[in-house]
Amino acid sequence: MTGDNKHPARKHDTKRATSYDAARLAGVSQSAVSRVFKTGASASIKMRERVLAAAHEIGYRPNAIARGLITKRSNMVGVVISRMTNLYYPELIVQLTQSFSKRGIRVLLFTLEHESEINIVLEQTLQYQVDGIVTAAILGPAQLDMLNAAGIPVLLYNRQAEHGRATAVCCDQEAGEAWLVSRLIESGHRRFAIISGPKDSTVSMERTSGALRRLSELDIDDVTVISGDYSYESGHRGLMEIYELLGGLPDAVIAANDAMATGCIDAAREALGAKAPETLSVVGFDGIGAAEYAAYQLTTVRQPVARMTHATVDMLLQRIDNPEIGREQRIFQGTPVRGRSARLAEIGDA
Amino acid sequence: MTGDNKHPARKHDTKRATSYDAARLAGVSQSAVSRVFKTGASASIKMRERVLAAAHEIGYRPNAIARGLITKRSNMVGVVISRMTNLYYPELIVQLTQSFSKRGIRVLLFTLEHESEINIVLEQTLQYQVDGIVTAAILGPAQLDMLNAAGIPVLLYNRQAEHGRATAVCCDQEAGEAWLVSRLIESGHRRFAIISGPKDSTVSMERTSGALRRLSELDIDDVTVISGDYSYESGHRGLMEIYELLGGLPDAVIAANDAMATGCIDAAREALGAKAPETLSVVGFDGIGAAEYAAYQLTTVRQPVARMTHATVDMLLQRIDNPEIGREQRIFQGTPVRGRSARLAEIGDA
DNA sequence: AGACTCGTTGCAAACGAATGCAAGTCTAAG
DNA sequence: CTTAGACTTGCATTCGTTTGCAACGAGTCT
Repeated sequence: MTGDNKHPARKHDTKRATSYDAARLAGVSQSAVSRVFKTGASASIKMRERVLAAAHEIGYRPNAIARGLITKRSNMVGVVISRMTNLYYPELIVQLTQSFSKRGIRVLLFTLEHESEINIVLEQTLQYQVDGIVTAAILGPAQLDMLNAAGIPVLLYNRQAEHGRATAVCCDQEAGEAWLVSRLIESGHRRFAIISGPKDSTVSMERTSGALRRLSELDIDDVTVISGDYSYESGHRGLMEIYELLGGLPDAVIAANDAMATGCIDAAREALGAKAPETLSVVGFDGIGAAEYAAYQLTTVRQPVARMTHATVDMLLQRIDNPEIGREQRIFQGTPVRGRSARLAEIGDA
Repeated sequence: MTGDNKHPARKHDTKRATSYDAARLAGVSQSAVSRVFKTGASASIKMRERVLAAAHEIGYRPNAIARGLITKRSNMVGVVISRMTNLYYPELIVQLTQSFSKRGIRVLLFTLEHESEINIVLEQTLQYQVDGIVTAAILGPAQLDMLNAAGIPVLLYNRQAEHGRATAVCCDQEAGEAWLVSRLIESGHRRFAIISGPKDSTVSMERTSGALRRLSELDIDDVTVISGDYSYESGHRGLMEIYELLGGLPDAVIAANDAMATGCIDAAREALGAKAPETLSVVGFDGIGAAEYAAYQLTTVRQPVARMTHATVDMLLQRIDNPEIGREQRIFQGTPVRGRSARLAEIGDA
């Protein structure tokens, strides 16, 4: 812009203070400074004070990048999230960031606009020398192999790799759906429709197949299944579609997540003049905040996000410290939420 | 654990491939490898191919950390978000991450559980040599000075520093509230109540004072103001509190954000048997997804998040490339959303 | 007093890549 | 055939830390 600048990408004119600067000012060696800033290293009180004073005076701050280079530990983990339409991820991100933060780990966040970006994103993540990766995106065997070859621990969140080929933390989608179905059946519902999530979502597949299996066990095999995309709007559209297909409403709609369930309830109320739970029972999954709004009070299964993120952080850190550790899957049971969007009998709760 | 391991924090046994490894295999110098991976550097096609092949064979990936050390550019920005109760931030995070990503910048995410953590978090951010910081947290003059001294560009999101002491991107909260108030008044509302956000939120302060100012201009000075915390529940509680204070319902409730507005609507419906907009008008602010749910259809002002994040990324990157550039504030006008939660006359729309 | 700890401190060699400089290669013009 | 010019390429230095090694000094025990 200015034109007369020979170095277009000019650095800050005030060079950042280094450990050498601090050392010179304190009259000690550079390694001494390093040791003062490393907890547990040997340094006399006197020196520590002198160095700290000098550091403060010139605004010295240890350079985590340089440290990472030599220690081969960046203290950063990559968090890769795929589709954000699912209202449930934001909460996850926040909780993860805070949990990692408490353990002294920083989070490098990546979001996928399209699933196809996964390879590029993974590549970038690795270039940044993250110590580990937690991902709630769809990872194929190819990606798993690549990460494995790179020797970097991965934790799959709500994704299972076939044959337990990876470490994972999941919510038991199938059991959750089974609970919902069981309650609905024992409360007299017979005609069911399912609004599943996107076809490429493993979570959606598990939920749908979990529901179908339980329905089948209870001798109900004629179920309408249509697919949405996890969004409120698609839940809305979904119910309309079901209504057309069936020429009327089913007894109950099982939505693959809460957002679609709310859309579904609103569609019933607005477009079809039906109310949940009186005319139609609607159940969701996830237990997002909006599910509790008085206007919905969803019957759903809440994922134990706090416990799951805690486990995620624990397991990943464990594997970072000890890469040789074997694989492990931790499956959490969701919490049934009775709610008021489905007509449930008073009996059994578990 | 194993006990016989002399180096407890053992590194990956498979050392990561370096540019030297790739160079040796390709029979070229290390600098050649470096040049191949730097776009725009001179390298013959033949060498490029050889190097790329070698790199692929041994799984070499440029080390972004090492690169950052020498170039003094980490290509990372820190994103600091304070309270996440505000349902509007998750969307922001995702959009920011994606915008930065498109410009080749990675996002290091920090979330504040308590405002008091800000100094520690800032310190950490700086240690990681981020090229810039965007923050939607509360920054005092002290923090601003410190970041300034460190020579790192900062962009305030929806926060203004006094005397324009920082670069910022904001939504015009006051103008938005003024629009809402004007519409309400011209539609016959006279008795108002306000549910503000947390007392330490500048956004809430601006919104509340914006509404009060406009009300005052229109000769309404007797307004009940109570404060919530941006959450759905606090909106619910807020309305109850107002009801008690007033011994009845006002004509309109102005909530400082959409989440509280929805809580408010539900409280009216559930606890007080009042409906919006028939018995009570309720307006919010932000334009979050849930605001459009059929059960609410909030009258609100939508923040132009996409344009704002775009501006955020642009301005920050600009300042990173040219630190000498002067300060700038960009104020965006929100989009009025007529909705159906307030009883508005048919007239004027702008 | 001598031998032996043990906690401090400095020296110097990494870590993995970028880059100015100079030498080398190739092409094309004279 | 010579030579200027434009590309390529390698050498060696640099970025800001950490850390093994060795030297040093002050106690402590005999």
